[in-house]
Amino acid sequence: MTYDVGMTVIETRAPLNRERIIGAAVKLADQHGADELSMRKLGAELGVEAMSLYNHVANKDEILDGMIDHVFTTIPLPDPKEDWRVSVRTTGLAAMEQFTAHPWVVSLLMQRGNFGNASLVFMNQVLGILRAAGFSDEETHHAWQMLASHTMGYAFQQSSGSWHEKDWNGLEDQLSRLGDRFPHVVALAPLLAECEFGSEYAFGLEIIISGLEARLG
Amino acid sequence: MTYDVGMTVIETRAPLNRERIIGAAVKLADQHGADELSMRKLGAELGVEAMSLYNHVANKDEILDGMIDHVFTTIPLPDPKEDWRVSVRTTGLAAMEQFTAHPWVVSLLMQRGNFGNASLVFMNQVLGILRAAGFSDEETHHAWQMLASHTMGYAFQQSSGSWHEKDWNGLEDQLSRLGDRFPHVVALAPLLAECEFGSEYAFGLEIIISGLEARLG
DNA sequence: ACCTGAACACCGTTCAAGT
DNA sequence: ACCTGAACACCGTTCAAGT
Repeated sequence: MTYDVGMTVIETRAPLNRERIIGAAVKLADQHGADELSMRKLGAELGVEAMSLYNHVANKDEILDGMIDHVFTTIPLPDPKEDWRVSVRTTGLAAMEQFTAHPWVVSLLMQRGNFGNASLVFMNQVLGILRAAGFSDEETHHAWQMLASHTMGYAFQQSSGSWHEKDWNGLEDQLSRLGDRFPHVVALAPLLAECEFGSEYAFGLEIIISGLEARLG
Repeated sequence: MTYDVGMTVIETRAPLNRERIIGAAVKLADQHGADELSMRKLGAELGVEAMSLYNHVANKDEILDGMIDHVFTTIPLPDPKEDWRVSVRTTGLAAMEQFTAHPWVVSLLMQRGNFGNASLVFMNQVLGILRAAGFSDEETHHAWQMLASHTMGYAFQQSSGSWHEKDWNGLEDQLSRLGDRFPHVVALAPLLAECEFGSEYAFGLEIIISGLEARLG
């Protein structure tokens, strides 16, 4: 923050700490992608040399884990008093929303796993709701695995796809050149390019919820 | 190969080319993971300096794309004469098998996208089968998106999970310490740790196939 | 207690030089 | 035509030195 005191401007850097470092890392990743995140750039963002970060954080991996935890903290937990179908639907959509807002979190999860505190809190809550709904432990396991896969899968496709990116144009050229070899891909390319991943995800979520429901009871 | 000619051993290196480079890269990634793959190590594997690789390949990205293509080439294409449910099931399982055998391909797909020749051939074949089964273009799009998400999601979880890894022990300690905070996670941890991703995947695949079938006709 | 500069062992990639 | 060594601009991380 800066205070304007008379004619001089006194620059008062907030003291460096773990929280500020991870916040800045999230901001940088949101802006430029996780690949662009380096200790040197992160230091520069915080007005400090890269080496100073090591006073507050063991290494880069701790920062990455902190970023994952930060995102999971922002996903609202499902309400156990709701019907399980509502809880699962609401929570799935909320999770997808965060994965969309922070696309880098998907690849980070793959690199690092997701056993931070916030993701365990989240997982525990969802598992509790499924068990309370009457699913056996095996069924709960199946349901979790399937819901997680569907969610991660869509998030994955959303962040990996270049169907809806700039290089789509180059791809379109490529496809029309190879139209006779890939007629079905060419026919569906517009749908793939313009698709709303959010509603696509919701569509699949309903199929899964129905399928799980049928196996319950 | 080495020929033993009398008292001297003549070492005849096969000439370097794109195919040999990508083959060696796949081998290295299978053994040590994609993170360990560097131009210098790949060169060493081929008995050559890293810089030689650039005579046969534009850059590292071309190698990575080639590795993805290599894996997709090994997935058997579904037979259009089969019932679509059989085709989808068989192909999904075959794809999962390859993603399991080459876990690095999932993160590579996320980094690089998957619009190589082999993956377009694969995608085109699956889309054709869905359309021939009577799905509209919109429904085919939904179905593809959902099947791809489910498959990538399971592959993702399989390669990201440390539930079934060595560090599971450390996690178990952590969980039992925090057992009162995460009772549902602790209760299901054994199931998560010992689960067979293959059969988990198959379980979800059946739910999806049934769900799609219900929306057909 | 916190920050820094120099250094180390790695990257991908370029380029002039070798054969 | 293919391979090489030296070099460049980057990494994450260590460590002794500064305040």
